[in-house]
Amino acid sequence: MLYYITMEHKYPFENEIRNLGLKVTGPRLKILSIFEESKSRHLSAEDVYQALKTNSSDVGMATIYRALANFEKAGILVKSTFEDGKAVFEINEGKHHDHLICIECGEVVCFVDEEIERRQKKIASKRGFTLKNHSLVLYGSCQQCESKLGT
Amino acid sequence: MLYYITMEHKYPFENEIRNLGLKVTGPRLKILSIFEESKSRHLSAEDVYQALKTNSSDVGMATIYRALANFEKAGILVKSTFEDGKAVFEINEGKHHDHLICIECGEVVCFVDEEIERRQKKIASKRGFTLKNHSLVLYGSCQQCESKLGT
DNA sequence: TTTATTGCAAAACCTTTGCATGTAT
DNA sequence: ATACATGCAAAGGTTTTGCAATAAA
Repeated sequence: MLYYITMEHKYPFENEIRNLGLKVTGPRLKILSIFEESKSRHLSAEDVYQALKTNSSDVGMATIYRALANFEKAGILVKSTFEDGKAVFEINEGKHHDHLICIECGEVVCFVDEEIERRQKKIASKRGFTLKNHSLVLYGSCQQCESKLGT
Repeated sequence: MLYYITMEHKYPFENEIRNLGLKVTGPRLKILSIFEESKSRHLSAEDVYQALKTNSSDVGMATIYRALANFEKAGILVKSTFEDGKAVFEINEGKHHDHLICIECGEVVCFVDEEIERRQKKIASKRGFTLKNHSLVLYGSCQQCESKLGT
């Protein structure tokens, strides 16, 4: 791989990867670039796989799963598991948020509610728990889908 | 199956099953009785399978999954999917609640917070969504596990 | 050169389904 | 008698792993 010699800043995550003590490889750069270029913020392993295939830059599924797991551990990506059992990943922008999902069309909207965050901490500590993490997902139907349903 | 003739009220869910238009069968009664007798409120399909095996009342996994799905659809059980991808079921006591889980020992605590419930509705409607459902799980470590970790 | 990474195929998981057998009604 | 339920084994879908080939450092 010569990218890092000939075009130092083509790949924005190059330094991040290197800082993780991981080698800067084609598959890793490609996977991250999919997240940057994709219209949908939330991608499953399969989504990444298909996007790369479309790009005619095939990467094996095993590599994708391994890369996603690495990037998550390193904090470059954040993983969420929805009720269908599938995991989706998104770029970690540092701001924590939760998700609102349309059960009809799959649209995903992010939100943050400070009051909910506060109350979660309170609930945990009242029960003697040290809160490490949480998962809040709202399921409903978006305006469009709701009106279609009514028809 | 003679239970319903000879011992009408041995199985408390007999009527519920019948009211669903389902046949009152041994496996169905046994599965529900596991939920009643079990110390842990939340059981996975595997948990039920093992409990029945211990009881020397073996029931096939397929039957368990089918029964759990039926009971959920009918509102006798409530299903939750945690981040490990496993689904757990619990008896539906009518009161909605969320879960607080110890990531060390697996302890599950139920809670309800009306303010969080209200804000969820608000968040959804502000974005044009009709809220159907939600999943809130807090992950942390309980007092005991936290102090063990410190050691 | 040395060590990490990839890709493939196989396995691991949890869950669902087809089908012949068995059971409730 | 009839329709429904069961059990087994096979298949589904997602994710993980072993291992030989390959690429980064």
